[in-house]
Amino acid sequence: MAEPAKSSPLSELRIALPSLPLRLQEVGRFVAANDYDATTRSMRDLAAEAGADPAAFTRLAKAIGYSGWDQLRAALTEARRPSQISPFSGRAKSRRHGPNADVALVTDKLEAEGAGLLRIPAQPIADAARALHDAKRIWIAGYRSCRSVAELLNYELRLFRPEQVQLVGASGPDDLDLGAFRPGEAVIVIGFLPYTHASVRVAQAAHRAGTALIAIADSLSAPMAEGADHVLLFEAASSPGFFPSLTGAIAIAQSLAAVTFSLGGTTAKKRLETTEARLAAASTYVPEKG
Amino acid sequence: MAEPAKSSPLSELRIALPSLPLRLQEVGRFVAANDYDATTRSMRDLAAEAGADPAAFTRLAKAIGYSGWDQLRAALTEARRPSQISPFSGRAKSRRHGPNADVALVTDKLEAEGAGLLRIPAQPIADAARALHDAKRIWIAGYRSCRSVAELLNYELRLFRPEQVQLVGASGPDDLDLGAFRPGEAVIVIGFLPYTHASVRVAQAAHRAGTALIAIADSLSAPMAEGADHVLLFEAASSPGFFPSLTGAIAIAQSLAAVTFSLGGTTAKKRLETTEARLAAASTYVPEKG
DNA sequence: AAAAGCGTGCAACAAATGTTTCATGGCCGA
DNA sequence: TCGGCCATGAAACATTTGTTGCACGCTTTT
Repeated sequence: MAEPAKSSPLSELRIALPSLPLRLQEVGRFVAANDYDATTRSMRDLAAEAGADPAAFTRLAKAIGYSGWDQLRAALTEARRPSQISPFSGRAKSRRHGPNADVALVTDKLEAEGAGLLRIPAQPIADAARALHDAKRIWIAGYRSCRSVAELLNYELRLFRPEQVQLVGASGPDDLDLGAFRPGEAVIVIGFLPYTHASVRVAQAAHRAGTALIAIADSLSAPMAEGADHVLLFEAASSPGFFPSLTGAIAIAQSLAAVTFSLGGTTAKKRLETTEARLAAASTYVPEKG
Repeated sequence: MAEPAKSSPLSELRIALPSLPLRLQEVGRFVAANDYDATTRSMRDLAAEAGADPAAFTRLAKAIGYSGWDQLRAALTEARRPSQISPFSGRAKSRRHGPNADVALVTDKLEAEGAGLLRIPAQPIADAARALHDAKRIWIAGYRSCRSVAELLNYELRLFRPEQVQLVGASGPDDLDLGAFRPGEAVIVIGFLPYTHASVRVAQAAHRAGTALIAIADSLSAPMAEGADHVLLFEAASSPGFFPSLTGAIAIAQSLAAVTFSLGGTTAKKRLETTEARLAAASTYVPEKG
């Protein structure tokens, strides 16, 4: 007898299936087809939906080598558990050596980050942009490596809403700004693991002040996401390498700015044109060659 | 306050969290961080692992508007259920107008940028990283929206080469730094159309001083790419929207830092560990929950 | 200082869970 | 046809589940 692929409880089930009594086959097929429900709902519930006897589930479990349904379900649950590091299995890629190791690292990284961008939920960004659009004033906070994201967002938003956008801590200690938060304003906090105290303090102050709080973070359970009206998720750890990835955060920030601008309509457009004209007049830019 | 995203039970939880009693906050955080276990394991089990009273879970559920833990868990379970339709087909680019126009804009943008990343040539990045590795000192320059890229690069490189990396213009007028360029050093300039005078001046000064010049730009014919030893190209205009995209530049910057770090070997690793230890000692970060 | 309110842990409760036992009915070999 | 075997459903079982009432301790209020 060939050794069966014992990796997943589901394959054990599938392999043992044909040699089982008729009724147990039915139940087994049902479990295989509805394994999510199998892990979350009760035996009796499943029995009712499958049109079978509850006892059949216990018997099925024992028939394929488990001590009972509880144990089978536990195995299914573990098999289904979302991996904590990377959602996709491609990470197992063996470390390449040789002269091209560096190039391989780069391509892997870029590939992973490109894929990570596609997994960013879009709806929350659109919602958050509307909140920004409605805000009388916008504060932006980000520390350490997230500072770059904060500054980019600050820069782009100020292009068309110059008087209403401000970086937290730009003109003095953070605390001065924290006390200035008011209802009707919006506060954007950017951060990922490990979270800085400063960013959490900003989020808490924003929440207390009754502002619309937007968190750009790597996890729903990030401390600065607590109490946030909008949480925009990206994958900081999605790519190989040693530093958390900011590509997703930047992409979110730029999308946010783009949609907010779009919501601003002709007013925003006019402001942007004014700003650009001023920059050009100051000859900030190198003139394009005709 | 803006419309809270009430879609998922997790967001409801997050929003209500700050206004909850201390103990319930603990439990709520635990649930948010372990939502998979919350759907699969029993209340008492979770309580034991969270070090809390089982009753707290029931109370948490009631506090955020559910009739009991059972109902909250059911909601979490449904929210987690793998969607019957394919996960990414929702990313259809059909609607260009109407209520979903904003969402469409975001998805299009993310898609385009994700694709843009894959088109970034990897070899020049690896080469540039080697130049950085050999440099006695590294200068980084970026203006306007590129400032964020420059600062990120500065931040990450300083994590493992603190004394040798410096942002141009960080400690006074740019010109002081321009005069300090020396052979054997490396200068990174980031910029895209329209190009700022400042960045071009940095590039020229670097070239004159005989440093290794690395340009991160959107075109081979960018003025700061003239005379550059390494040109790292990305697509600034690849995505819809009104602002040039910085996602590619960020990805390049991070890859550059990663490879440079990798070239640094154990020395770089030790430095990074030292830096991280210092940051942790200064309690910059919020401690991870056990 | 006393009282009122609230948050919290403990313990008892009823309901629901997984399991086992038992009786039934069909199947095959003698 | 009979007798043993096994699959199957129903009911009874001990456990475990989610829930609730109660008492203790803390803070705030009068």
